[in-house]
Amino acid sequence: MAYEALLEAARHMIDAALSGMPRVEYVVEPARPGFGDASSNAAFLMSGAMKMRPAELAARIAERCRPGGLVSGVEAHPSGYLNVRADWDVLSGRIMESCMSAGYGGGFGSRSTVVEHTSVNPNKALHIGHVRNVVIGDTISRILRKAGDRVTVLNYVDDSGLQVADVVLGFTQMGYDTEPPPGKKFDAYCGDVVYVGVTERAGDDPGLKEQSRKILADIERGDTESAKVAAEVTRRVLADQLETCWSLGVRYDMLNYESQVVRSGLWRTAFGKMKEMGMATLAREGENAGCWVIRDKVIVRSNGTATYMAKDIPYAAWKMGLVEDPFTYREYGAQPDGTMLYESVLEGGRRMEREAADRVITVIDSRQADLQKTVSDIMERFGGGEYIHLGYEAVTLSAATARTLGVQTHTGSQMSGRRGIYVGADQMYAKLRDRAAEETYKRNPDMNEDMVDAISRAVAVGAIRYEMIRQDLGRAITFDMERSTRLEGDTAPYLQYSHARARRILERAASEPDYTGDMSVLIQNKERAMLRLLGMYNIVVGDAYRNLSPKVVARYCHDLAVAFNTFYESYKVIGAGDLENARLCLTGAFCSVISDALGVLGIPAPERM
RNA sequence: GGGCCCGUAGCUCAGCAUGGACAGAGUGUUGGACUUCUAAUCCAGUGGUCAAGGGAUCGAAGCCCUUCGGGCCCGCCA
Repeated sequence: MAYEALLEAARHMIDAALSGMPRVEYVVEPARPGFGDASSNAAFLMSGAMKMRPAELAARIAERCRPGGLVSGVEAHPSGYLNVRADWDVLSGRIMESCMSAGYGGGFGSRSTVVEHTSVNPNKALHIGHVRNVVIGDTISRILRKAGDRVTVLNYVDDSGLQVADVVLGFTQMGYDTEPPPGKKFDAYCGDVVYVGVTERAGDDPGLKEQSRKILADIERGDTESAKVAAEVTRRVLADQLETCWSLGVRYDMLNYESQVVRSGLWRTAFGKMKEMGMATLAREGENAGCWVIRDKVIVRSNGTATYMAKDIPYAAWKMGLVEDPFTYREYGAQPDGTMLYESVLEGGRRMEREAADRVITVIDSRQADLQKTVSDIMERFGGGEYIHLGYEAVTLSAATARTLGVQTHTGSQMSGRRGIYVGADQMYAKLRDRAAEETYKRNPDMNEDMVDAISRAVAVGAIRYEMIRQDLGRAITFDMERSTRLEGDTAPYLQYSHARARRILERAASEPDYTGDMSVLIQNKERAMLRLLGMYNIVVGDAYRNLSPKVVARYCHDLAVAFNTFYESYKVIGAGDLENARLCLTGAFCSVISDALGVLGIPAPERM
C-alpha cells in the first residue's frame, strides 16, 4: 500500500492547489528515476484552458502546493512536470511495514473466475508450444488468486476427436504395441510413434482415413469397442501429460472430458437454445445445404454429427454456469502441491455446488481467435458473466533449432506434432535440469545430491516458465534451443540467484532483522530505489490483474532483482554498524517480496544456488 | 477477397491502453572488478532515420489514415 499512499497524498495536495482552476483528469504516477518520487502531468493538461505554457503553469501550481504527510516537497520541472518528493523518514518505515504484512500485493479482487488452459489432445506428449499455453494459464490463475479472486482451473480433455481416432486406429488395426519401448513415456510413444506413423500412412490411403472416421463415430456413440480403447489410451496419455505439467509447478482443480459433454445432453440444450433464439439456422441450399450453421460456420454436419465448435459451445455455457449441471464429480488424485484434482463424470460421482462465474477465461492461441469470437458472441447472447478468450501468439522454432530436428529451413518453422517436428517439454526440462545441476555442483562441490537436485529442478522450472511469459502475449516466441538454455542475463536463474544471495546475508547475520527499527537511515539512492520498487508491488499486481498480463510481473521481478544486485555490489550489510539493521530489513523485505512475486509466476525461489 | 498479430540497437525484447522530461533492458562486442555477505554477479564503453509516408496536436515510438515487410486465421479438421 505504501507507494499508493504517497501517490494519493500527492494527488490530494495537487487537487487542493488546483482549486478554482479548470478540472482535468490528470495522473500522478511513480516518477522515473532521477525525477523525484512521483510525477504529475497536470500542468500539461491544463495549459490549453489556462492559456499558459506548461512550465509556467507547473511553477504556479507548485507554489500553491502545501506539502505535508508523506509528501515533503514539490518542484516544477522546466519540462512542465510536477515532481513530488516523498518524506522518506516516514515512507521507508511504511514500505517496510507493508512488505512484511501478510498478503502484501493482493487482496483487492473478489470475482469468481474460471480459467481453462492446457487442453491438449490426449494422444501425444506436450511440446514447448503447449507449454506456453500451460504456463500462461497457470500464471494467470495465480495472478487472479493473488489478487483475491476465487479461481477454478479447468483442463478440457478432448478425448473424442479425430486425433484420438487416429491412434485408436493404430492400436486396434495397424498392430502397434500398447506398451511403449523401455524408457519412453506412453504419451511420447503414442504421439511420436503411433500418431506420426498412422498419419504418415493414412496420408495416401483413403481407406485408412475412412476407417479413422468410422472410429470417430464409434467413439462418439460411446458403447463401442473403439470407445473403450479410446478411453484407455486417452487416460494413460493424460496421466503422463499431467506429470509434465505438475513438474512445471502447474495445478488444476478439475478435468472435463469432451466425450462427456457430447453424451451429457448439454449439446441438445445449447443447440435448442440457439435455434430458439434464431442464432442457429438450417441451410437449405448452397454449399452448406443440410447443415445447421451460425454465421456461415457449420455446427452440425449434414450427416447429423456435431463439429468442433458445436462441442465448444455447450462446454462454454457449462463453464459460465448458464446450463443445468449434468455432471457429478469424483477425485482424480492428489497433486504435488497437496491439493485434490477432481474430474467430472456422468454417473457415480458426487454432486457439487457450483458458483456461477463472473467471468470465464479460456486460454487458447490466437489462431483460434475467430472461433472464440463466435463462442464469445453466443455466450453474450445467452447472458451471464463475461467470456474472455485470452489469446497469445504461438511458439515457432528458430531456423537453427528446426535444422537440428531435420527440417530444411532458413526462416524457422512451425511445430507439428503430426509430423513429429517439435521440441518436447520433458526433453527441454531434462536438458535445463542437467545444465542447472552442473552449474550448481560447480559452485557447491560439497552439497548433497538431493539439494542439488531440488535446486536444479527449481532453476529448470523457472527458466522455462520465465521464457514463456516474459514477453507480450501478442508476440510470437521463436524458440531457440541455444538461447533458451541460457542461465544468465534476463532469465529466471538471475532472479532466483538474487534471492539466494539475499537469503545468504540473512542466514549469516548475527541477528534477525528488526522490522520495527528505524528505516530513515536508508538514504542512499540504491537503497531508495529498492524501497521504491518494493512499495510498488501491489500496483504491479493490480496492473497484471487488470490487463491479464503475466509479463508485467516478470518485468517487475527483473527490475527488483537488478535493484538488489546493484545494492549488493555497492554496500555491506553485515558489519554496516548503525546501518546494519535497516539494511538487513531491506534485504529481508526484498526476499519476501521477490519470492512472493516469483510465486505468482510459479517460479520457485531456492534458498541457495 | 475479408480479418488478427508483429515491425524499436547486430540479435531477443520493454515502453504504446491513459501522447509530454534524455527512447530503456538483456544479449553481442571492447575494457575493468573476486584475500570482503555466492562473479548464475557488478561497473564502464559500444550500439537507434522507433518499417515508410501523411494527418490531427503546442508536443508522437505511442493516436488516425495509407503503404511496405514478416507471421497467422477464414474447412461438413480439431
